[in-house]
Amino acid sequence: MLIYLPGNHFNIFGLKKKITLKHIARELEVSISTVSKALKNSEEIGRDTKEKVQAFAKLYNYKPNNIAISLKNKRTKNIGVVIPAIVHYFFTTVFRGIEKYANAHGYNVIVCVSDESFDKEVINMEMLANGSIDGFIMSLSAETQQKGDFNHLKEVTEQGIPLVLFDRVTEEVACDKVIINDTEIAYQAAEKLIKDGRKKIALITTYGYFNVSQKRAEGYRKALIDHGLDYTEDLILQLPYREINEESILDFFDNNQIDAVLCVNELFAILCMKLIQKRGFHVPKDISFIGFTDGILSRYASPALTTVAQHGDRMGEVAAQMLIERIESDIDEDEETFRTEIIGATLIERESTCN
Amino acid sequence: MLIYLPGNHFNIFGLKKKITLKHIARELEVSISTVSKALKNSEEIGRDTKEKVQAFAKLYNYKPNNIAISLKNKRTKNIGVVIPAIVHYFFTTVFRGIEKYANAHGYNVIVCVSDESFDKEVINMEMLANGSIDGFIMSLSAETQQKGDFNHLKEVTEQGIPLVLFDRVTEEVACDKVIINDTEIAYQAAEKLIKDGRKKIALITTYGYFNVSQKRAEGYRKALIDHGLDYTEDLILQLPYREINEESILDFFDNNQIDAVLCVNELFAILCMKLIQKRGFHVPKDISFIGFTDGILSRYASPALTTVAQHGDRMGEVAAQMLIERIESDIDEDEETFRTEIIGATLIERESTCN
DNA sequence: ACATTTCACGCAAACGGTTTCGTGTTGATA
DNA sequence: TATCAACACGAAACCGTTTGCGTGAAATGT
Repeated sequence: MLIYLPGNHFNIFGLKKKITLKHIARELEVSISTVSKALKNSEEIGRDTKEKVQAFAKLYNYKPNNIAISLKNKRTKNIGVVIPAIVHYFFTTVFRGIEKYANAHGYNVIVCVSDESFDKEVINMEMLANGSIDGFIMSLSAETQQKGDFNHLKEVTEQGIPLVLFDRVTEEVACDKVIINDTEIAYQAAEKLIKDGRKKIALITTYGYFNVSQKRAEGYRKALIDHGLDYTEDLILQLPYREINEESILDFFDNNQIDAVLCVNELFAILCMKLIQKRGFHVPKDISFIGFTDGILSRYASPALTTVAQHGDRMGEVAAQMLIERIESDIDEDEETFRTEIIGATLIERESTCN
Repeated sequence: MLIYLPGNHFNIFGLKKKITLKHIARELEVSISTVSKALKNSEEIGRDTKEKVQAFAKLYNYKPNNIAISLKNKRTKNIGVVIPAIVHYFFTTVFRGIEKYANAHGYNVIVCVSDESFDKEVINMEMLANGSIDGFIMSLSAETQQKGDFNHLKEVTEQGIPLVLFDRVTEEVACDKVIINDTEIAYQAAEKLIKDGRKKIALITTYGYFNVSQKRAEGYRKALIDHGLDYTEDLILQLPYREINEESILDFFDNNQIDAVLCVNELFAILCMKLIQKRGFHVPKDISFIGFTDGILSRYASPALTTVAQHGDRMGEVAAQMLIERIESDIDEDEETFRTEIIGATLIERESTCN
């Protein structure tokens, strides 16, 4: 039996265990509901009782149990974030944006990393969908995009759990989305290279069917064609995510007289730039580079990389805002009025292109 | 009234809402407890009933509600991670390790970013401590370290919530810890520079009282002294976290004939290396560099940076393992048998030092 | 002095599970 | 045929809160 005396609510283990309404009620010889109401300053409860209860609660640092409240309200105040990777500049900035907005609005964030795997994505979502979260923010794993299987997303939305997709999205799922204007910004980036007088502009992209890569490729293609340059598959190099064969890159550069490169991420750009420089070429004089993702690598590379800033922070904030609005809009499902928010990407010019 | 017919458990909103034990019980005209037991394959329940219940549950994709289970068992299967920053290579690798281990053991991870702020750290911990998580893994914010106020940590441990500190730890809190052998590895790094014949070895470190920086400085100092080199404050440059004044760095190099640099992080190293190279010096011929944190910058810099790998992944895994063991060891608090696990850091030699 | 408010509080259900214990029915046994 | 164990299931408590409603006592009105 615990005895609650001021300054002494250590139990036999020397622990100040969390106190519950029941404890307060027992100690003050009132009912649990009285305590609950007193703490909420209900008009139903008398002055004296309220003061007594509040003082006691304060003394013992009473804090309501989140889990119990979640069960009662069917609101966890948690949002689930499922992303393909965490050790990745773009995703961490998006996450930072999400966390910032969510926290400011009383929500916590549970992160699961799909590791680009379809199965992990499914498992993680199923775990979280059983009451742990009020909504999802996610970006599709590579495997999911390749597979084209979005049933796990559909199930979640059919259950009435709000979902916001960002960056790597799909049209097959009806939900809110946040993306950047990939095609346009890729067009602008390519156009900048063209205006700098470059004639053989390569595109270095990923393997597989990444939504964003495709859109960027489309912008690149359109820019070349619009400006009367030859668009040929020879100018496009696809690289795997891991275990990049440097030889193949050098071969690619050797076989085409490339004078500018647009890469769909910063890693490819930095890597190629380094190889090319070792080969004796000068950046940007001989070859200029533009990448995507204004990450830490872009800023500190030599030369600093001209790049497309995707504004991940902003993206995360917008995604969180859309999700939380959905969650809190009690008006039963604004039936099919899903929005797609477009974050304007911007080209940041640095040393890897001519001013 | 919902009617449960195969292939039709959509409600009036067109939503396949999650089904509960109560629904199954009502539909099958048995009690809730029977359903619960049947789904657990209890011996108490007859064959027919079990089959009937299980089939129904499968058909309607019944999954128990995590929140209800958490309330019952007083176990959330969530762990709280509080870190100073997320857009930061080292912390993301640690996080990856935590997430990997936790997920493999059925735990989810709630992340809160303290943003190097004491107040945010406190608020985040208080939010999570009210039942949302079973334990904490954290690394102290800069402000907390400066302030030296660890009451929020002590309160948590006094409540019986397990806590594991990593990297930025403090001796003032009794809990499990995971750190690297900072002093020794800094000693080894400095020693390597000395053995390469360097005479004027600088230390570039942070302002303020970072536990790890101090320990690294200590290793550096000891190496110099042990090898008969002059140890002088002139050789130490302290930089702020943000808004680094490049002039002051160049002044520092100009005023001392430095031929090697040990930096307490990779950013400082990359930055200084870049400045020095612009100044016309050759790395590593004129000046060699060693950094801490084997991040993406180190690998892709020119020249690639020799650096101390802190093995964040491993650190995260170990921290998660220690925490989960604590959580699941029902044996009431192995009173004061806290461990401090040391992850062996390793020096990775690359191009910024002579082979 | 009696009827009616008002006040201050407690009861109990609910959220969605788990689990202990009790009980009616059945079949076997003496 | 009376006894009893085995079987199959239900009732209820519990985790910690919230909240609608009921109720005894005091305060008010007539």
